[in-house]
Amino acid sequence: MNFAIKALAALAQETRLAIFKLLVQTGESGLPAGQLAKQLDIPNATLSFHLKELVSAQLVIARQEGRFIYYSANFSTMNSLLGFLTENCCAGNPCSPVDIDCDETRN
Amino acid sequence: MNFAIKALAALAQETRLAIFKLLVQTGESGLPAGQLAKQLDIPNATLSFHLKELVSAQLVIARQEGRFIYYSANFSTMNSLLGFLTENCCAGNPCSPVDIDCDETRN
DNA sequence: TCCATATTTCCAATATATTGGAAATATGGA
DNA sequence: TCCATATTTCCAATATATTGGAAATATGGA
Repeated sequence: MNFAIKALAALAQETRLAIFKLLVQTGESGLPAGQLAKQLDIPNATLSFHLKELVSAQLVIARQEGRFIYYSANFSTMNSLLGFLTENCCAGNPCSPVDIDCDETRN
Repeated sequence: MNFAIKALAALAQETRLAIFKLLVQTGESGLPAGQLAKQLDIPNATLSFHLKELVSAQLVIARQEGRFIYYSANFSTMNSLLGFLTENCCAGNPCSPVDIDCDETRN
């Protein structure tokens, strides 16, 4: 299956989008599953299910560290997704500027 | 519901992504439902169902023209979606450049 | 008004996704 | 080895999405 469809489907769900958002804000280091469950108030089993989806879509990376499993956002996939969508938005015709400035601070 | 979740869900489906892609390539003028059905080889009822999803997600605009209903991509929503995803990708931390250049020709 | 064509709605069958409790598994430390 | 803790897997209930044929609706032209 198209990687983009998988990624879009992974993000098109409230709980998973919240997980991903939090992981993006957290940065490279990521968070252990328990932390995610606590901060987002999601039952363990449910969180585990959604994390599996995100990992399978390659939007999230899991790494074991002792008894904990740390999850972190995979920025590379996210950028590929943005690239894909941009092509599908702009391909063949002008489209208004998207205004991306990752280096600037946002409020 | 969050507009982004709706838009992501709308695009996270093979048939709908194909419809949207074709409409983007077609540009402002759009295509009548019959044309879409023929070009993508989708049964009328199925196409109608997916178009409804896309319109409801505001990714596609419908306009009646005589006996035909023309469907066209809504670039404005698509750009909002890209903006939303970019924020959620970059928010609070550096992320690699997304390389968007809508004005350039792509192959 | 009547017909042909475009498109949608209805509907029922089917497939896929989501939820969360309980049990299973894995790990580090004592 | 044994225990406590972290996390996943299992599973069954439930909700949502997808499919496409047939019938319904809408429109322009004769």
